[in-house]
Amino acid sequence: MNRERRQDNRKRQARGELRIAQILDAAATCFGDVGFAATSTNAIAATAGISPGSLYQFFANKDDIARALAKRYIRALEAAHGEAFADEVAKLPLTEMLDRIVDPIIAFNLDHPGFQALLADPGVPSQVSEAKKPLHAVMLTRIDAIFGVRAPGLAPETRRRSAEVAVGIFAALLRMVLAAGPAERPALVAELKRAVGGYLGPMVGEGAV
Amino acid sequence: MNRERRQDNRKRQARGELRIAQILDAAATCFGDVGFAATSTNAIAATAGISPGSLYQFFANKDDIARALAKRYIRALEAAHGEAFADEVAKLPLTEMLDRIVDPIIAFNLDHPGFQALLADPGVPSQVSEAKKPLHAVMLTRIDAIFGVRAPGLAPETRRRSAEVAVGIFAALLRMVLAAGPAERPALVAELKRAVGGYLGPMVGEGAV
Amino acid sequence: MNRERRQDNRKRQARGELRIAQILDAAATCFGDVGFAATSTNAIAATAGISPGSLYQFFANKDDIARALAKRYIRALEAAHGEAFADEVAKLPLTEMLDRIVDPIIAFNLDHPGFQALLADPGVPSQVSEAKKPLHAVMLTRIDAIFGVRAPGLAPETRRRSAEVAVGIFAALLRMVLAAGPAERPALVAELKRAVGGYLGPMVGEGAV
Amino acid sequence: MNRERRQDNRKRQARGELRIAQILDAAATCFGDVGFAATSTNAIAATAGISPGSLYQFFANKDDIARALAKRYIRALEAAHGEAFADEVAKLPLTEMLDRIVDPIIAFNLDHPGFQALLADPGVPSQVSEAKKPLHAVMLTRIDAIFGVRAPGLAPETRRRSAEVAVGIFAALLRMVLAAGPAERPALVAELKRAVGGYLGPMVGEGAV
DNA sequence: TATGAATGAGTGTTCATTCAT
DNA sequence: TATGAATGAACACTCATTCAT
Repeated sequence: MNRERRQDNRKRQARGELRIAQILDAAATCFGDVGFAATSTNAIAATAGISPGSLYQFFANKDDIARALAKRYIRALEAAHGEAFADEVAKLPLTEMLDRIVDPIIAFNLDHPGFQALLADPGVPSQVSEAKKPLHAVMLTRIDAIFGVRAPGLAPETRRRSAEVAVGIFAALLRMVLAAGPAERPALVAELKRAVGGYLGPMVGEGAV
Repeated sequence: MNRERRQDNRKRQARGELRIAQILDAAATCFGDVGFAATSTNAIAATAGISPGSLYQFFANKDDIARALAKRYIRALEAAHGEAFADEVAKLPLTEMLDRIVDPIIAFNLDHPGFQALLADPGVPSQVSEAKKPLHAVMLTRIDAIFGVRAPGLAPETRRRSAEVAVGIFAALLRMVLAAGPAERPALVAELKRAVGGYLGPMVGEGAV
Repeated sequence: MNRERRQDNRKRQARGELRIAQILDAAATCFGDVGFAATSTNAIAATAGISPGSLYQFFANKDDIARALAKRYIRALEAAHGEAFADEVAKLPLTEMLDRIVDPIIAFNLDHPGFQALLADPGVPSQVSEAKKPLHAVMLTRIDAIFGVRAPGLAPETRRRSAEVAVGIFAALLRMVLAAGPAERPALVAELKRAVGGYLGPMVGEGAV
Repeated sequence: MNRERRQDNRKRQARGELRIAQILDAAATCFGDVGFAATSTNAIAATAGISPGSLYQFFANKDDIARALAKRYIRALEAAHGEAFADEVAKLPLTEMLDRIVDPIIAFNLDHPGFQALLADPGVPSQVSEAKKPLHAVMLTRIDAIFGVRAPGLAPETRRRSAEVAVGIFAALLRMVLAAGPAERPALVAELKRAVGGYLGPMVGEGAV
């Protein structure tokens, strides 16, 4: 009986994980379609094929869903493209580095439609979902790591601010890229790289490190 | 009596104009505080100190308010800083040009809190208020004019795309600037200029034209 | 000065009459277009080319306008087609009598689009505008007069009830006639006559009196 | 557990059905009291003893409620008095036929106060709720069936028009009957039959078929 | 655990009427 | 007399969340 219960637990947990995954998938779809604010929890439930009440068995509220989704994105990002941010990459010539960093993220976003919706938009100061912070923080950290490798002399304050700015530019242009049709996408991605490269270049140098 | 009536009309019209101004001020405040979507018409009315119904004496709907506010911003911008976009300015060395263009817009935004809320955000493609287009268009036109002076050889398609990207960068960083406290603002403005300059530089050259 | 004032009064009154006519015309148009309930007082004012406030200089409320319009219709009906209800007509053979009565009313309605909107609809018991009663009463009286000539022996109660029913039939079919396109109208008018004639015939006889 | 859940579902569904019935009852009451247009969804909710939001758990909008109510009426009518429209009835002498058809409908209407409110009123052409069409269509079909049995030679166009007219007469007088107090009702019902009979008689004959 | 019914304050908007001028 | 701004309750409908089962 002991074993049975443990098995039950495992099954239940497995079922729970499944449900959670289901919900997060649904949320990602909705967020990607209409953004976080315009997505209703009922829409998420419907997309997930469950009842609104069930949502709240796993998540305390709408924000909680976003938070979990962000966490999942962070994990997925680290798992799939973590190496892209290894020191080795940070040492490449700037344009090469950007290729190695940007291309996978674009690809990831095309696969994971909700990502950009969970990136903090700079304006709209107050009342913006708490949930947008972690993803933003990850992006920040990554840029910061690059500074650590390529411009270790930068004052911490400057470094932080520049990272914020770089993330801001990246987030804005990422959205443009994703909003664009597939035909215009490559050209926009190139511009994105030029923009980020143009901003970072003077600080981190163009060449290999 | 004829004169009296004319006076009456003028007075009433003046009162109307005043109310409209009042409402637009209130809208600007609200939009600046929480953004366009999260601003309720009742909130605008309350902020303006009038009843919900009175709003609709002057505006057909929420979008109409935004549209009118955008128009007002466009006029104010042209009135106050029109010269900033004269050819003469476009011919200055890049950093000087940016100073002449960016600083007044920042100042304008500090004075007019709703401005950035009426700048189209790139993502969230559909369902975005029509009202956000004109302000975006004005910004685009301005960048385009600079390209016309400094990089007339650019292919039209490239030119349009680059203008869009430049506006996107500018809008994102503008929001960061406005969200920041007064202490950090100057540094952020400098970064904004560096970012836009870094993007435009390769296309329009650093020196005077 | 005495005379002047009297003249002033007359002028003013004339102007007032004009305004009233204007308003009633506008109301007739609106009522004819969308019915009494769906017509807003603002719409009437706009159609009349005056301000909402001015409406209330002449009419206490929406119902009052309907009441006045009904009165006007009654006068116009009496003026234009009063003879149709003379005893002479009532004495004609039934079908002839109906031609003489119905055709002018149809014509009148085509000219005066609001008429049928001010005819009481039987159902929707409570809260129906008081204003719909007078027109209804006039119609009643007319049918009653016919009974007086052609079926003087009818018990008063029966007579009243039958008149109500006849008006009910007429009102319903009148609306169908007016709602129909011009092509189908004549056939519908014929049916209207057949229906009313079919109902009245047994009571008033088919032949001349 | 499987069985339990099935039971749960059944219970819940039963509760849902109950609520739907409750809401439709409330709507019928309100429609009967003040008509469709003048009935507010909040009034329906209040009459049903539920919150405004709950309405929309079961119905997409106000029209949807009317539609469902109309459907219910059609089903109830068919269930309870379907035989009234059997061929057999259509073949009876006219007055008998009318008794067999009209009396049950009157009874039905006294039981179901909203019915007549969902019968299309001829005038007020546009903007009338879609929901009023089905009930009207059912009435039309029934009259049409009678024509099919008793006057099969009628030209289709004439047949349709005559059916429309008959329904128009019936609807108008039905409302009068329902609006009348119980004392006057029988006499009015008799008049209704006389009116419809008087209209149909010449087309379908007075005797048995 | 899962359901879906229930909630109720909130949304943008309308409208008959009043009011200051 | 005429204006048009002002009102505020009402409308149809939404949505994050809770509750009974």
